[in-house]
Amino acid sequence: MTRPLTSAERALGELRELILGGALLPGTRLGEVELAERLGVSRTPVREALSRLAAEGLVELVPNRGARVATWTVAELEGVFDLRVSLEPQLTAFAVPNATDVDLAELEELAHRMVEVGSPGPGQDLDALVPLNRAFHDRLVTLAGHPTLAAALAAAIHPPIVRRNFHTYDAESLRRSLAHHLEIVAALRAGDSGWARAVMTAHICNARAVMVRAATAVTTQDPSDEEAS
Amino acid sequence: MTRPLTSAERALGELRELILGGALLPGTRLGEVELAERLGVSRTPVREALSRLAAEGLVELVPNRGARVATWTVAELEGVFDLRVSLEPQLTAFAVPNATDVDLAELEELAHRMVEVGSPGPGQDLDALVPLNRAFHDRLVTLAGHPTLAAALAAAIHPPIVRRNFHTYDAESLRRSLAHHLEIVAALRAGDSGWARAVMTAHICNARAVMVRAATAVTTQDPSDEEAS
DNA sequence: CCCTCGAAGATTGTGTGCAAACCTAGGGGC
DNA sequence: GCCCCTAGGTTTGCACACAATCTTCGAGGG
Repeated sequence: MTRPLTSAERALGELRELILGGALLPGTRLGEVELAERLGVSRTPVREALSRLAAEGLVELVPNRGARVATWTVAELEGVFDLRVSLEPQLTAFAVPNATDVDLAELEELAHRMVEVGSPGPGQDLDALVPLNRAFHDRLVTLAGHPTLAAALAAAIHPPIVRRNFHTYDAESLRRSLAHHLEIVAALRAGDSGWARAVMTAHICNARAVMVRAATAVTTQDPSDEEAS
Repeated sequence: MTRPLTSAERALGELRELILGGALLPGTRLGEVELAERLGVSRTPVREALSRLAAEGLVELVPNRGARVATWTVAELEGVFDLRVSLEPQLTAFAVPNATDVDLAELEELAHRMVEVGSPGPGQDLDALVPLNRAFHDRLVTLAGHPTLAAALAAAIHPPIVRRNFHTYDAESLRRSLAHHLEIVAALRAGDSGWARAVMTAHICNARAVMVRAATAVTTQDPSDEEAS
């Protein structure tokens, strides 16, 4: 029973998808008329959408000079991981008492499928990991039943999510990451919130090491212009 | 050398001040034309300001039904304190290695003045505590040098900040709170991040106990209409 | 007496026009 | 040759007007 969305909401959703989906790279200029034509609406709802995306941190908005897709430095990326280390283990701990058998089975299913498509060999599909990983973490966050913490986490994670593919993982780190998911399920099953918290902390630190390494490599090797047509 | 602000920015700032200052109580309806006249601009910049305030969590925005000053339930208030417990002790720990003698002296000065104006007696002035307390915590957050964590904290704290007065503190809790500030300075001076983190955690838990008690008292005793002229 | 339906008023959503600010290219001065 | 300044085009900021939606209030039927 979904009420028909307003134009501004559609523009907001579409733009968010374009940015998060990688169709619009960081630094890309976002002209109002161009977006308006692309989305089939006037400039007004586009402006509203850009305002909101700016508040979300997905675009940078400079008065009289327009909008660009947000960029971030390596320091900011590390900052986001500090934040995740502060929040996600806590959320995981909150999830422990709430996990039903059904939840555990589905989380385990997700973790197993990630191992299947993530293990080296002919069936490896790193792109298929992204939605599975997202589903796993979302499920965990939902299970925590803590909207405020979840919102704070989502707000901070959104911007750099563009980079969230698994091609930057080396074999060792990837194996660790996949094992963490299974271990988190085990900790949930055991009802051990301390264990769950610890594994999640390790999981994020592992990801941080991978991402920071990849980011520094990119920014030091490839100082190319950040423009897209 | 401040570039002249746009109308939307002025509207944003003024509205934020009105809400945070308590001139507009939670639940107050925010008509676009009314605000436009009050601020001397047209509806367009007002709409943009409302959009941003909604993203900040200060106003609630329902399509086709307008904006109201954000309200929050006791559960949400507790959620905010969970978030503070996750972030502020960490920020305090980050501040430890960065604190210079000057910083320590100024923090101690603030803490002492809070004890002076906060102690029972003829000189007690609970309203004077608010800016001092804010200065103390801001100083600490700045010292941590971690914009991402600070932004996450600020975003979550903003909404319920309206309630941040010290009249709801009982004598015992107030004394604890003031002592915590001094103890945090001591921990910083000792360079003991674990100590600093622990005291900050206690500080926030103490505040949570006070606020939650006050909020439940209000909502259970006084189910009055949430309207303001 | 209560519920449902409908119309008038009020409020928000969106398109459009104009003024101001910004970016770029070209010419003149040092 | 380099820098500054100016003129043109482009883009954003804001106001206003109209369309769509919601709210309110009253009349009619059960």
